[in-house]
Amino acid sequence: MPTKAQDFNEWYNDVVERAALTDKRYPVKGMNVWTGYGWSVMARIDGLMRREMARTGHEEVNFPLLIPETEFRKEAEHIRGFEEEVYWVTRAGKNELDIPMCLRPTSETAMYPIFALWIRSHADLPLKTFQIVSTFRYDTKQTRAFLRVREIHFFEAHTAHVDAADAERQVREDMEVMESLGRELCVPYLLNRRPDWDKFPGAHYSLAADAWTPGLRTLQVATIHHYRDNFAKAYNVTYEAADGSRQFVHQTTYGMSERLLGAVVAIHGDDKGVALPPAVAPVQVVVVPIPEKGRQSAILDEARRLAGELEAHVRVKLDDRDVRPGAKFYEWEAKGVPLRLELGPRDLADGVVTAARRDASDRTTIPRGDVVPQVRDLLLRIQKDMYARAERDMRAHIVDIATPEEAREAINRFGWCGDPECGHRLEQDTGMSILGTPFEPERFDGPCIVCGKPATSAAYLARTY
RNA sequence: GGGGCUGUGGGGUAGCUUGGUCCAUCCUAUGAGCUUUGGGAGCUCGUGACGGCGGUUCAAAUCCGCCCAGCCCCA
Repeated sequence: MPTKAQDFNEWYNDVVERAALTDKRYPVKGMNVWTGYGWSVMARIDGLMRREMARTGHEEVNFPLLIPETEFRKEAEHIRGFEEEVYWVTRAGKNELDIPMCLRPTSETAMYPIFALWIRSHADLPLKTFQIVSTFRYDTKQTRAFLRVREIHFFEAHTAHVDAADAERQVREDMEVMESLGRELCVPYLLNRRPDWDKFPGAHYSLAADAWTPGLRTLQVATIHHYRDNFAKAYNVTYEAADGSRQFVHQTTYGMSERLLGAVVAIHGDDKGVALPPAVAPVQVVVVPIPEKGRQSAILDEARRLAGELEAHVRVKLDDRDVRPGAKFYEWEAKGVPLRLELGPRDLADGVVTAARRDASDRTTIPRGDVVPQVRDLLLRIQKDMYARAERDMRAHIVDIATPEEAREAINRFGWCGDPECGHRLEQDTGMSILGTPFEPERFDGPCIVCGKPATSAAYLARTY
């Protein structure tokens, strides 16, 4: 089996399979089976999103999968952006459909005609909704579990506001939510404003969270779009203002997917397998008894007590299978369980348990009577340390470049005059993509890397997934 | 859209060129039992595959055709 350093791509495929996060044998390209374990991790991630949406006053909704072609075609730019990758349903039974329907590649065109009915006055605003559903995109590139799929497990928040400024406030709120999710998933990222040629089809502007992966590419893990009234005009989403006038709403969306899980795997996995942050690990602590001839039941009983004590505080699992301890160690490491507690004759004699962190290689002992608080503390530390290490790694891969020739497999920071011509030229010459300009403005003293005129901003360039 | 390649137990593979020595090799997985347990134990007995359909032939995993599925390259 290839190591992460030797061949990241092979390693990634192998590791998601060994951890049993997915079953790739489903015979349709880009559509894999969620296994019980993989789904339980994803469900935890979804759970974090639901918690954040509740906190910020969003309502969960669920719109139909099929969108009539007539609705889909109303926003011209949007169509152009997705035309090449939508699936069409054109027949039902033996009959051709009068109006073909597409499988949603995203749900703007399904939702907004209904938003037009829901929203009548300024009192109905802001409207803040989200849904977590499958979306479909006929991606033509090489597919890859969680990172590039054709059936996407998609979180999409859709909001409507009285004006651009209120929509802008929503964007800020989404950024806060993203910050909190990034911490819990231990996925640091750069927040970039995409160049105009790369914004979401139909958007006024697009922000993206770009994470750094050991595949030496960045991975877009979330997008936040400000639509202004572009879609409102196409779908006639209006409200009656306080002064009696009729106004178009301003809208935003916020999208994320199982790519977040892919990012966790890519960033934190190692040659032993995946490593899950405590916040999303279905099993946070696994208790492995180490039996001894003649004392099997005494040791197992004590392990049971230990797991029982922890149950009220953390997600704990007692592994009492009749398998040798070493085999269990390997298995739970592959699955990414953050903390392992071993309980054997030696521990019993010393009144301790042995703790092994997934994200480190050393073992420590914990006094038996102090287990609950120390385990909780350890999980918190693992959470923090995993984030910190990932962030250090990302920062270490940000490099300033002064000429296109210097661009390498990293996050290249450069000066840009902002002219699309220069941008396209740079992408062409390097074969990389411009991620855009940092949302929090970063000064860059120096000339544009292409034309030599004064740079108006720092920008980022990298290979992307 | 054009071109190329691949398909063998749950996973990974040998065999295919030159048909027979293959009721198909090895690793892994998996069931039962004994035994063992502080880093993937061992032993015994089991389980499990030639993508599908048709053709050539005395004989097909192997050759041919079509279909299905997957991969790669080009536009």
